Amino acid sequence: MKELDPILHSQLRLAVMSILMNVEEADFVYLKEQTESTAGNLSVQLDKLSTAGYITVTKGFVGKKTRTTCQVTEQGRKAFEQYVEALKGYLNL
Amino acid sequence: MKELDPILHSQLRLAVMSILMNVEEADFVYLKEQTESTAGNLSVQLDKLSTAGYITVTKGFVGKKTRTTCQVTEQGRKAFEQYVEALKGYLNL
DNA sequence: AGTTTTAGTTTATATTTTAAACCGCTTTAT
DNA sequence: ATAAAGCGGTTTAAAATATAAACTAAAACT
Repeated sequence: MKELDPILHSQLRLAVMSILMNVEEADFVYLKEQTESTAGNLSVQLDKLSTAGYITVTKGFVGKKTRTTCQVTEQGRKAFEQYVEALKGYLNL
Repeated sequence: MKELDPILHSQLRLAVMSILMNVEEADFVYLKEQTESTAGNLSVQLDKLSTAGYITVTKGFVGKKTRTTCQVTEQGRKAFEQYVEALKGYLNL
């Protein structure tokens, strides 16, 4: 049994990665809505994904409002795919 | 995005359930070997699965030695299957 | 008899998760 | 112009989890 990447084995971080895998970028507000998470929790988990090098977080502006957008990195994409493979060993798929 | 059953969303507990889904029963020592976990961690996690009603834990003897065997319950089987379905939504399978 | 091993449990510590409080800025209402 | 309310987050602190270390009790070996 392969070990499951602990950075990805978290409901919220996995949900974020799952979304980012299918879209070229997504902002904080969108991720918050889609994942139905609190802002605090999301903020912390984005940090972890970012620190792990799985996503990049960019802060910009739209008019006067701040906008935080996230993208999955190549490393993150790879890690996600490996996680899925590892998980299959547990789910009997 | 469905929520992932927190009792199952734990590497060790998921590994245990995964094994028990494919076998009618397994003992403590076997689970420990297969999952490569420490006895302490396994003991705690079996307790949680048992408290959740996902497995039954039976203490018996083989000759003079104690033997702790585990079986998945119908409830556990169901929960596992639902967990797998929920997870598919995250993995894009 | 004494030591080691086996089969676990309990307790303590480290890590993670989560929510609550907070901060800076903008918009709206007074 | 000033106060109050909202938006987009971050920081903090509390609760839950995971893990390892220490311990217990019985069996097996020397």
